[in-house]
Amino acid sequence: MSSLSQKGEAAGGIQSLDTALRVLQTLGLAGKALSLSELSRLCDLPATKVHRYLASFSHSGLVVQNGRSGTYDLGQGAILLGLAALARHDFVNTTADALPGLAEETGLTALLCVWGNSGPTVVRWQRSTSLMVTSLGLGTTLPLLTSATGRVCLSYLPEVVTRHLVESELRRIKRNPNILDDMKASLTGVREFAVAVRERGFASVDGRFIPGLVAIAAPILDWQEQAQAVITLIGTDPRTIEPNSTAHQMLAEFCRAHSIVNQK
Amino acid sequence: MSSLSQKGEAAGGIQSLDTALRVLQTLGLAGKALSLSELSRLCDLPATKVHRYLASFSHSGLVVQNGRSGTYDLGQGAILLGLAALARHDFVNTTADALPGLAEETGLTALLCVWGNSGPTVVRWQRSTSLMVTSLGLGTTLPLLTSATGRVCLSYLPEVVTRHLVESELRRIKRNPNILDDMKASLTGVREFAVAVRERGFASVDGRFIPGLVAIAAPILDWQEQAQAVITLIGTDPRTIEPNSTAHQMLAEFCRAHSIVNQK
DNA sequence: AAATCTATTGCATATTATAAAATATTGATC
DNA sequence: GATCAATATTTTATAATATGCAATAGATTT
Repeated sequence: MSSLSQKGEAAGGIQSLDTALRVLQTLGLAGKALSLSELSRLCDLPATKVHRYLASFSHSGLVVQNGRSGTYDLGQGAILLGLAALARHDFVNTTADALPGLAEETGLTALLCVWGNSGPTVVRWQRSTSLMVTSLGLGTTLPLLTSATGRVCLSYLPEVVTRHLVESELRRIKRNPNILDDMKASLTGVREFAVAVRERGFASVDGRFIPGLVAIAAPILDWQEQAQAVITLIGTDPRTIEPNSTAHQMLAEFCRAHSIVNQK
Repeated sequence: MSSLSQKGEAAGGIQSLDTALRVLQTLGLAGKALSLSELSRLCDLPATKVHRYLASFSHSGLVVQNGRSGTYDLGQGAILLGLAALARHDFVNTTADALPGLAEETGLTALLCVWGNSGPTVVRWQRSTSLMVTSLGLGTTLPLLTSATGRVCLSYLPEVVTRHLVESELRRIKRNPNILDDMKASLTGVREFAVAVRERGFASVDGRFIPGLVAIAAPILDWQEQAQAVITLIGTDPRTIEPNSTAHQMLAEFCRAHSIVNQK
C-alpha cells in the first residue's frame, strides 16, 4: 500500500531502476562473467526479468555478452564510465570534506597529508574544539622517523621512494642517538619497524618527540596497497593512542571508508 | 501499436532503463558535474523524470549529488564499477603486476594509462625515488598533444577516437601558439607527427611542458596494432629520454613482452 | 524583502514492466 | 546422427508503476 514502506532508505527513485542497478552491481562484484541463470540466482530475481535488464545494459555498452557461452560481463562502457568518474574525482578534496567530521567525532585535531618531495606534507588540517598550540601549517613537512604520519609513509610506500629521506634522517639521528628510542637507528631497523606497522595498520607516537602531544596515523590505501594519503589524529591525552581506543576505531573506519578499494 | 516498430536496433530491453542509461552516459560524457536542468536539457527529457532517475542512481552510488550546489556527478560506485570492468581485462592485471619492477629497474616513475573519454587516464602508477608530481595521481587525464602519453595515444588509436580532443586542444593552443613548438598546430601537423611516432615506436617530451620533467611513452598493442594501454616513464634527467638509453630499451622490452599476451 | 530560478514532492492516469508459459537454441548422451 | 536436457529468448495478458502536470520548498539575486 504505502509507497515508502518497502525500504526506509530508498526514497524518490524508480523501483525497476533500483533493482536493475542491483543486478549491475552484482555482476561487478562477481569478478567474472556470469550466465543468466547464475546472475538471476545471485540477485534472487526471475531470469526473464534479469534478461530484460541485461538487454538494456547491452544497448548502452555497460554489459557485453560473450558470443559462444552466452555469459554476460561488464563491457567497455563500464570502463569508460569508471574512467570518467575517476578523472574528475579529486580524492584529496573528498577526503578533506570529511575531515571536520572526524575531528569533531574524536575531539582531536585531524591532519590530511600526502607524500611530497621532502616527505609527508600537510595539505589539510582540522583543529578540534580543544585548542592546541600548533606549528603545523599547510605545507609543513613532517619527519619520517619521528612522527606518526611519517612512520605510516615509511610502511606503506615503496622503499625506493623513502630511502633517500630515511638515510638523511638516520644521519641526523646518529648525532643525537637518544632521540629515537623505540626503533633501531639503521636501515634494517627501519624495515623491521615498517613490518610491525603494516601488521597493526597504524602508527603512533607518544609525547617523547613533541612533549605533551600524542598522535596516531593510518593510511588511505589505493589498490596497490600503497598510501595515497595519511590521516593523523593529534591530541594531548596519552590514552587516545592506546590500541582499541575509540579514536583508533574511528580513524580505522575513516580510512577504510575513503580507500578506493573498499567495496561491499 | 506494435511494440517493436519504434527502433529497429533496440530489441528486447526496457525502455525506462534505456533512457535512464542514456542519462547516465550523458553525465559521463559531460566531463563535469551538471545541474538537473542542464542534464535534462542535454538529454531532452523532462526534469522531473531525470530527477527520479538520478535518485535511483544515487541510491546505488553511481551518482552523487554535491551538497551545496545540488549538481550531480559520477560517484564512487562508478569508479568501482569501472575498476571492476578494467580488472576483467587480463592485460591490465598482468601489466600492472609488472609495473613496480619496471619502475625499480629504471629508477623512474612508471605510469599505466588507458584511453578514457577525456583522454589518456592514469590507471596505475608506480613512483620511484624522490620524484613526486603532486598533480599526478590515479585518474589524472593527460593532454593529447603535450604529453608523451598523449602523443602515443594520438599515434596508435583511430583518428575518430581522438579527433574530438585533438581539435579542442588545438583550439586551446592557437591562443598560446608558442607552447607547442615541436609540432605543427594543425590537424595535418598532428597526422605527420603521428606517423613519425609510429616509425620510432615511442614518443617523448622534454622539460618544455612541465619544467624539469621528462617522459617517454610507448604503447601496448593489441592484435590490430592499436594501443590498449600506454606505459610512460617519467624522470628528471634529460638523458633518459635520449634514444638508445637504457630506460628506452627497458620500456621497449616491457611493452613488447606485454603486447603479445591476451585473448583466450 | 520580493522575485526568480531551480530542485523536489504528490497524485491521477495510462503507459510499461512484469510473470508465466511457449519457443528457440545450445550442449550432451546414446 | 538423433534425442534429450538445460539454458536463453520471445510472446502475451494483466496490473503494477513510471509518468507528467502542478504545487511546494529552497536558494540566490535584485
